[in-house]
This record gives sequence, structure tokens and C-alpha cells, in this order.
Amino acid sequence: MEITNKNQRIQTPLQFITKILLPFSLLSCRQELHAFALQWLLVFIATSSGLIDSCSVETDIKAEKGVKMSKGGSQTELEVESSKAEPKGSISKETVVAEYGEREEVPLVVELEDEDEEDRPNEVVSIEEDEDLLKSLSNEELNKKCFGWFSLVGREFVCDYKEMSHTKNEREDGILSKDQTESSLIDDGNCGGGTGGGVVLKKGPWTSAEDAILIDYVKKHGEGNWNAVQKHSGLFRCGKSCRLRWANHLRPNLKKGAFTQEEEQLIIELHAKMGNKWARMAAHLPGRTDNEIKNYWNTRIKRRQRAGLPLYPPEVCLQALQDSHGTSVVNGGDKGPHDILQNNSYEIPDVIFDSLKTSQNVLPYVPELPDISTSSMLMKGLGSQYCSFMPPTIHRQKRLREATAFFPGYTGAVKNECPLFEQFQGDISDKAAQSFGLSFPIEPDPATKNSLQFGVFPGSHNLSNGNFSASEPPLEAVKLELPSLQYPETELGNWGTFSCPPPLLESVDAFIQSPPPTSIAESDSLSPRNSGLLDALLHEAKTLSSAKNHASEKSSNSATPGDIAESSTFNICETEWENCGEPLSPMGHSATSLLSECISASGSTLDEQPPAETFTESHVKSEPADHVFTPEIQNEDPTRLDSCHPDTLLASNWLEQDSGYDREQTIMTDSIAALLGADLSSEYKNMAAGTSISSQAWGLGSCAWNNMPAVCQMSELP
DNA sequence: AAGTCACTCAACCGCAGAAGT
DNA sequence: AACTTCTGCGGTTGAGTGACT
Repeated sequence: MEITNKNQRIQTPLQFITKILLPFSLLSCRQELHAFALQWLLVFIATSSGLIDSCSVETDIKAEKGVKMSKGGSQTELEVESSKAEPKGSISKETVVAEYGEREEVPLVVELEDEDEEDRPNEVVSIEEDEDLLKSLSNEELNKKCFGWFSLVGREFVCDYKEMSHTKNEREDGILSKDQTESSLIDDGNCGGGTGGGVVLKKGPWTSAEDAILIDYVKKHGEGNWNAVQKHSGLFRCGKSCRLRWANHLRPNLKKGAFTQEEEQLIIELHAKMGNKWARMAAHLPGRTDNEIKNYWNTRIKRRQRAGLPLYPPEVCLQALQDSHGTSVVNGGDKGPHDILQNNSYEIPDVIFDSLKTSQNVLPYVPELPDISTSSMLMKGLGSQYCSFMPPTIHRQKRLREATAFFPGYTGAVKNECPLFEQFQGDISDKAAQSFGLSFPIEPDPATKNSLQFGVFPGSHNLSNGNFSASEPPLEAVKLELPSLQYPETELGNWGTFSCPPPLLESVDAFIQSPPPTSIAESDSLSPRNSGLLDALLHEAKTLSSAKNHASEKSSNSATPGDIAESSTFNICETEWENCGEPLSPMGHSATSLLSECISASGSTLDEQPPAETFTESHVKSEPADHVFTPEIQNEDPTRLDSCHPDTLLASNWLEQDSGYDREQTIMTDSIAALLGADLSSEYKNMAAGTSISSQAWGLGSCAWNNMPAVCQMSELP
């Protein structure tokens, strides 16, 4: 048995590699062939040097060539097809099925012929069966031969891969020979580590042969008991993999192709209600899998985030808000049948907050303010949650678990490291104070910063779900709960100093919904969502909405993009503080005024901000505008658009006060500095004074600000 | 033409709850 | 009750592909 071409006779694998395979692979510029050739070379070296007894090479050039067996009359014929041309050769073959049985493979010797086609030299043009010979060969001898293994599934030969090297016993196409099937499989039921009872389980893409086996198995035995599939069918796949493959690709009535508009709409609505409950959502979409939905949603998030669009269309937000409100009245905020409240007292689907944003025009995207740790963290939180309209993803139980594990570290931090809120503690619950996320050490190490940052403001869930952020796990855990795409704009390591407390919505929750807890230990049970909260949120929405109107009137001509940027940074702070009952600071400032001062002071350092980029849709894939995002709108003057925000109002207020600004700035700066405490005051003063720190810190050059205009425009619309 | 980037899809992983022993 | 196994879920990753520069 030998491999031949027209001009040369190749008798060893090395010759095959050096004379055919490598040149071929290089000529063809096909990545898989390069890899194939290299693997072959390695196989040869390894086997010939005695490092291993046998080896196999796996590649997949199925797309290029197909091997099919068709039945004609009493004979079974194996055809070799080229993807480009008619079958160039065929092998008469009898009783292959009878001999090998279904799901078996047939060893075949591949004959190569020299190049006739310009771009595909040495195409496999014929396959010759020589099973007797192959059976008689030792592994070592086999490695000197060039042959392929072809699996036989049903009445069709499926060439899973056309590698030229395989041993008798070591197979990697996920299909076992009969003796292997019967002998060695013991699954650990866990897919972990890739082995089950010493059997190496295959990973990676499924072949059609494997699919066929799985389908066949399920037909016979039904779904379930997936670990048994491997044991009884010869598939080298773990049960989980089988289940996944079946559920996502093989089971009947699966709908393929892109989502229809109706489906997309439904997904949006479902997600607004359920959050990342892909399986539950899939139950509402016949023929669709959770994986599909999940992928779709993640893509959608990414797209819309880039486009500066909210995830949810306004009508969905409103609907969710209405639903949640109605339900809250009916059910008194207890767990009820409604999906939103079903999320329990710890979670309010973020769509509610999104609705608030929609109604109040709280800017959905907030510029990142590097070097302002708290603000930065606020930005992260806002960016990931409010600004991106991210839904809740964390399980309540998980939160509770994490709360107990993570919270203690914050208790002390709140008291010891945050003078400002230490003073608050008399008036505000610990939880509320914690909600401001002030309890973090100033950590110069960027890596630590990141952890802290996320630990304190770990993104969306804590913000929206009413649990103090400290109940969220540190970075790693948080990351699990947030789609990765939420992070691109949360550049880490650009903060480190202290600034105004970030009045998160969560803090609003804390103020609104419950009396101050008496101890940190209560944190796990904090933030029960109830109708009161929902009502409060609604009220807040109304309040903010009216504030917005006022703001747009007041500031329509005053805000520059930079102003908008700076003001928008804190607008949420202010509006929410205002709605928090205005806890008084020890210095006699209300939280709002304090924050306002802080903003005003900090605003002075924003003079050099680059103007907000005007976002263009060309940057991103086209995204449906959810009825509100239109090119006309987008092209509007960003100043006008942004001016509708409460944050712009804030900015305008600041601008209006500009005449007396210098004097006030000094006062405010001092006030804030005093509140911040000695450790932070100098930094804050520097910041406020526009020193190098501040100018760097408050720069918006590379932040999420880029996303502002579109969202602002969107949010302006009713 | 080559490189880069974004997108899509399929699959894997770890975790957690349910079920079974 | 404790332990193991099975199943499902959600997050993440990597390969493939096409558009763009």
C-alpha cells in the first residue's frame, strides 16, 4: 500500500510530509493544512523516535472534500468528492456496513494523485479499501502507511477528517470501535477535566457522525440520562456535551436562522421582565434555545451600547414600570406571580430603573471620571447598570451568600475610612451610608483598585437590586454576573482619589424603603423591595421628570458639551439625593447641596474637557431605533438635546452661578474638603483647583462620554 | 493583499439544585 | 441526613467569517 502521485513514489510518512503535504499546505495557504502538515511532521518525529507508540492527527478539511457512500443496487460504493469537481474516483465496496456495522469506521488507504488543478495539488482522488492489510498491521507499521479512517453512519460514509495517520486504537473523532465501546467507558458524569474513567472525552465541534450517533441514540432511548449516551453509543462525549448538542442543535422543531422581529420584540419584553433567565425566555420562544437567545442578547447589548442606545425601548420600560407598579399595589410588594416582583424583594428588574431613566432623562451614559475613585465607581455602576440599562442577573441566593462573605470587610471600612459618612451614620442607616459606596481604602495598586472598585460598586446588580454593593462579590464574582461587554468602558485603574459620594439609586432605595437598620449584620435582609419602594420610584420618576422639564427650559442655551459632560456626571447624584430626603451633613449641608457643591467645585476643573463626540451610527452596526432613535434626532444639536437632562440643569445652575463662582468655589471646596477629611481634602482641593491631578482626573477624553449624545437624544423624547 | 476588528455561533466550564442512594 | 449523581443554567471563550482600513 502506498501513496502515489504521478511523478514520485512516496513510501514513508516522512516523504509524504516533505514532498507533498508541506508543499501542498504552503502552496494552498490553507491554515488547516499547515497545521495538518505540521502535526503530521510531529507525529512522525514522535513515533519514529519512539517517544510515543502511536499518535493521531486530527484536522478537518471536510469542507474541502467529502466522502460519501451511496448504495447502488447490491453494491455499496464509496465516492470521493472534491468540493470543486465531480467525484474523481470511487471505490467499489461491498458489505461495508455488514462488516463494520453502523457507527463504525472503515480504514481506507488514500491515494494521492498529482496536481491537475492549479490551486489544489495532490487532491485526494481515490480511496482504496484495504482493511485486511490494515488489520494486520501493527501501530508502528500503520504509522508508515497513509490511510484515513472514515466513519460509517447509517448508509452514508462520513469523512470526519481525512488525516492520513491514525492508529488502530487511538481515535479522536469521538467514535469508538466496538471493542472500545464495550470495554472502557466510565464516565465521571462531569465532563470536567476531559476524562471519564480514564477515557479521554472529545471536545470541540461535533462532527456529523457524532450527531448521527446522538440522534440515533435519542431516538431509541429518549432524552435524558445523557451520561449513558457515551456509555452505550460509543460517543466520546460527556453527557453534558451530548445534552447541549441535542438541545441546541439536534432536537426536532428547532428553529434556525435569525430571529424574527416578533421574536426579537418578545425577547426584549421577556428580558425586561426576567433578566438573564435564558432558559425561561426560551420557553416562550418555541424552537429557540437559551443559547441562541443569550447570544442574541449579548450581541444586542454590545450593539446598543456602542450606539449609545438603551437596551430597552421606552415602551418596554414603561410597560415594565406600569406592570411593576400595578403589581406592587396588588401584591403589596411581596413575591407575586408577576415576573418582575417574582424577582423577589431583593430585585427590581432594572427595567424599572431604566424606565425611570427614560422618563426622567437621567443620562444613560455617564462619562467616566478617571482618578475620581468614587465617581469613577459611580460611573462604573451607572455605566454598567443605569447607563447601559443592564438587567439583573444575579440570583438572590447568590447575593445573600455573597453578602455574608463579602460584606464584613466593608463594615469597618465604612466607619474608618470614610469620614464623611461616618458623620452620616447618626442620621442615615449604615446601609444607606454603605450604599454610597464610600467604604473603600485608597489603594494605589491598580489591580487592587479594580477589585475594590468592583467590590464596592460592582456593577449593576447591587445598584438596582437594592442590596448594598458590599454584598456583591469582589471582582471575579461580579464579573461572572455581568456580561463581559459591560466592561469595555469601565477602564480600570484610572481612579484612586476621592470625590463626591456617589448617590446611587440604591442609596435612594435605602432611604426610601426602610428605616435605618441597626446593624450591618442585617445587610442580608436589607433592601426589601416593596410597594413603598416602587411607589417611591414612581414618585421619583415623576419628580425627576418634572425636574427634567424644568431643566430643559432652564439650560437649553447654556450647556456646552463639556458642561453637559461634567454635569451629567453628577446629575444622578443630585436628583437622587434630592429624593432621598435630603439627609443633612454635619456641616449643615444637605446631601444634595453638598453634592451640588461638590459638583460645582469639580466643575471648575472641567474646562478643558474635549467636546463630546458626536456619535455616528456608522460606527456600529445598524440598530433598530426603538421608535426614538432617528438620524434626525441624532443630528440635532447635542447641546439642545443634552440640556433636557437634570444633569444639564445642574450644569446650567452652575453656569448661572458662574459670576459668583470663584467665591463660591472656594467656600464649597473648603466645605467638601472638610467633609472629606484630612486625608482627602488636599486631593480634593487640588482637584477643585484644577491642578494637574484634576485636569487629568476629570478629563473625559477616552471615556464613555462618547456614548452620550445618542442616548441623550433618545431620552429626550417622550 | 494583508491586517484588524467586530460579529456570530458553538461549545465549554463552573455552579447549583434536584433526584437518587 | 449525608453523599453522589444527574441535569440545567448562565457566563465565558474561542473559532470562523465578513467588513473595513
